[in-house]
Amino acid sequence: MNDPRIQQLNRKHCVEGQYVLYWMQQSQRAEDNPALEYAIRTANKLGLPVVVAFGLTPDYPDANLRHYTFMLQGLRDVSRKLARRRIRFVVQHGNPPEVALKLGHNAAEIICDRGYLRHQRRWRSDMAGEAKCLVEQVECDAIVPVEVASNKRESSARTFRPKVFRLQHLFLDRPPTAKPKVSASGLSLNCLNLKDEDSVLGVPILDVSVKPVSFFKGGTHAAKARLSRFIRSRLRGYSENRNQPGLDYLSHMSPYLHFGQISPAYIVRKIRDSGKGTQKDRDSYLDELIVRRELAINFVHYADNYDRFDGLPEWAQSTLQQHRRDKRKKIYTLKELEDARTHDPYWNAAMNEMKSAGYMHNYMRMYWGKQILAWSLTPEIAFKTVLELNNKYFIDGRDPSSYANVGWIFGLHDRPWPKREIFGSVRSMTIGGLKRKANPDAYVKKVERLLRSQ
DNA sequence: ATCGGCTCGCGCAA
DNA sequence: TGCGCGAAGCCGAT
Repeated sequence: MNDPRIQQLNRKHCVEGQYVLYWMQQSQRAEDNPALEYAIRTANKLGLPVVVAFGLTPDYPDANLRHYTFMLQGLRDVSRKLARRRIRFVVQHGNPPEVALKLGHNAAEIICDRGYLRHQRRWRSDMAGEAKCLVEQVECDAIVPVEVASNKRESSARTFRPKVFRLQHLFLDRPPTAKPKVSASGLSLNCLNLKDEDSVLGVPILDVSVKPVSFFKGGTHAAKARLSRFIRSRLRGYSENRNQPGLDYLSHMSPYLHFGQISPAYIVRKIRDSGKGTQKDRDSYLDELIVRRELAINFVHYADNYDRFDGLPEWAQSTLQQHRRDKRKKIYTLKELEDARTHDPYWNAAMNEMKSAGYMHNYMRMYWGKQILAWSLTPEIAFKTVLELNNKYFIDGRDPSSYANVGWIFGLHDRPWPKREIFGSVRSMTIGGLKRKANPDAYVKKVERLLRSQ
């Protein structure tokens, strides 16, 4: 049986080479990584060593020092873990597909992992087109490979849920580990010294406008520790409390998932087998991890314009257009928003949490975005503002989930609701609703504590 | 505190 | 063709 997670990206063959190359880019982890284990098995079959390579580009779209610092912490974990397994790891500065091609020049075969955003797809197809040897891609990011789950853009979680739920069981097992049979120690390959932060990140064009955060430490080790803590103390009551922004019923897995530092299948197994919380708690968490996360992947995969206003559903675009001239009570500039200087203390707290933690409580993300729609001159400007702030400050920004979450503010994967000013039939959220359903004053206190501790 | 109405497109049953 | 239903909506009536 062919594994649908493995795809050939070109029609070339294995060639004479010194090693099998695993070009690691999206899934930055040395365990629970199907591409890595597949590369080792392939190398063993060919009687060759395996080399793992990572291309570090200083101008990754929308990335700044906050993201790079988190990523570097994770790469150090990868480096340690691979060294313990006696697998060669090479990190080089450069455009990732070019790094892969350069190292791939001496490879018998290239294996890569999978990413869904426009540039990630282009990187892989460019590389596969130019490589002299066979290139195979292994799904390590989605649990159910995107085209196996559905062959089209899904309109909502309701239509996607049964499809992904039916198939997930086929893809949840831990990938069998393999031991490399041939050592790569004789190969002479340049590698950045990951311990030397200045030489790795001190590249002039790297955007240093946003500071690293202390709230999150990157890497597989930190991710697993955080997950255990969540399961131990916050899974029970999750379903009831997750929309209370003053509380901390969150797993905080999304930054780690964004960089591939933890495997989604690993999280599913841990939650499922934990015996903690009620069935409802576990189901509600897994619905977010599996259905919502993979619906976002479905969206960016099938909608070429996933990062634009015209990628929204027709009904949402037209209702927002019909209300584009509605009177706004307030209109804030990007600068005023970014400085958290609005009349709304709850909104300001959310903006401050975003800036200093690199994170925002899920419920507040919705409220925060809906208010930007209400306070912008046009829905298109609001869309740009929400996306820009999202990608600049969130460690988990620039992810398929970011684009789906931003879209949701403007009606994506949602249904119409009674017409209101500005929003039309897009779902609105108000300060009254926030006070009614949540305890925003507790949230403001939480953020104040966070700011003091910085 | 809880309930119904608001509104559109999808997928399924008929 | 009809019908039920949907990630966290709002508001006003009871």
